[in-house]
Amino acid sequence: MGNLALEPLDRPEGMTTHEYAHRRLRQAIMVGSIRPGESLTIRGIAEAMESSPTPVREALRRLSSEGALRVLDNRRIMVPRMTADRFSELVSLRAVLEQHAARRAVPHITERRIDRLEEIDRAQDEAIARKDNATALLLNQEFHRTLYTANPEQVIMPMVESVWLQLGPFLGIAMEHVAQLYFVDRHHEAIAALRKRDENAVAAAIKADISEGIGGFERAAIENLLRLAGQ
Amino acid sequence: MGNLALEPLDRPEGMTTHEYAHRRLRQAIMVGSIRPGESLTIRGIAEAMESSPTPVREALRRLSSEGALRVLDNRRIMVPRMTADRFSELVSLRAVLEQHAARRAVPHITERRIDRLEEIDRAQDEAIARKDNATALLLNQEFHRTLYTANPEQVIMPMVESVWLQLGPFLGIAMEHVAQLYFVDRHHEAIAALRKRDENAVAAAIKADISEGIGGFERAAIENLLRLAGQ
DNA sequence: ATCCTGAAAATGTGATCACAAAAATAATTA
DNA sequence: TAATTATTTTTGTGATCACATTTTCAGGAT
Repeated sequence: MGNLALEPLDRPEGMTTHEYAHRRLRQAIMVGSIRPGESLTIRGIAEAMESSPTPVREALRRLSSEGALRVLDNRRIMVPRMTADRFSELVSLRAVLEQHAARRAVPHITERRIDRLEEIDRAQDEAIARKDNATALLLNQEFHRTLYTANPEQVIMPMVESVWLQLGPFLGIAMEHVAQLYFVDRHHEAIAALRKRDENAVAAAIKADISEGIGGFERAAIENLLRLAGQ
Repeated sequence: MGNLALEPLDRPEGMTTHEYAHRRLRQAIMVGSIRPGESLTIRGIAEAMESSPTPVREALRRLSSEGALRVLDNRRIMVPRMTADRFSELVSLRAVLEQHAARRAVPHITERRIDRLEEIDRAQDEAIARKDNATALLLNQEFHRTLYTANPEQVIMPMVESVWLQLGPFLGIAMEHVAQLYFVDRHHEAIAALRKRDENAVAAAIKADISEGIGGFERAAIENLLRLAGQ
């Protein structure tokens, strides 16, 4: 198991070991630094982060419940392989889920939060300008998360994150084989709609952002990319 | 922790202990036989099913990732309390999610599977007729699951099940305080639409089934029910 | 060379133990 | 009697160990 993939992370005081392991693995998967098909061993991870099998196993179980990992019949654990079909399924689900999340957020949004969204968007534009894909990706996620969590009753966010998590490994592949991820940015449109509290317009902007962004990959391009990556 | 709530379950050969614990707890929560707010202890559960803390902890972690359980700051684990707001959020999410799942299933549906759906629906009608709420509930879930899993690429089903799981405890309360759960049955309508491969009609039937079924509870009724149950 | 076979190493699983934190109970004080 | 403190019990957590299964690999047979 590549130790490079598992970069150490800040560990706030009081955080349990299994929680730390979960966050670290999650992050690695989310940004696509673990190869799909690569199988993870409990002991390997435990050693890599200087702990023991017990908490690592708990972290892996959680991640498999979140769809980030798959448990094989051999009981071996791996990052699921991406297919064109699965990709299409994930993207369409993402669109539906996030449109809904956006709609339900609108009644709770404050001007204060919209300002914060603008700020995040500016930072993302800067990251894109200096071709810092990883940061741009993270800021894009933060934009969406900041919007949806305006709704205080959170049942959707974990599912949205689950979809992101499942899409992560593909992004890793894409970043490797495509020189520059091109970001579509319908965020300005979303912000304008938010200022007017126009649910339909917000939902439309989010839908466009997704379907022209990650959803913009043509099926043929996906298959090509996956073939190149040896999936 | 009430041992009554944890009825023994079939344990197929080769099933691991943590998997068995997960299924058993999941089932108990799904049908609402564990009180919201009731806190679960690892050792208590381990003793109740004659195993040890390790696998039980793994099961609990999975269930908390599935939204079925909540981990408090004390690290105590409990079934989350229901509120009117959360309920509304869950029901609207359920409608969106399942409409989408139904749409994506239509292209893959076979006559054979539609026959099976009819059969399940008949069985459910019988269960309703003899006022067997628990069985009717389970058969209703099986109807929906059988429809959605026509799509071979399954990324939505775990999320649908997560919503069911989160609604489960409320159903337990409802069954206790309402003499008879009244089931709305738009299944015939869905089946007819499926025969015609009419995606929009299928989605409409599912939406109606949900919003007139569990979604039919008025907000005032919910609040009343929750107050009665001491939530 | 290719396929089989058996030994060795690696791996997942679950029980047990020690430790620290939290909760419950008993004892003490105002 | 009520509030506070001290003690005991309960509980979550994580490391370690033993066992069974799987994987890996070396050596031999066809």
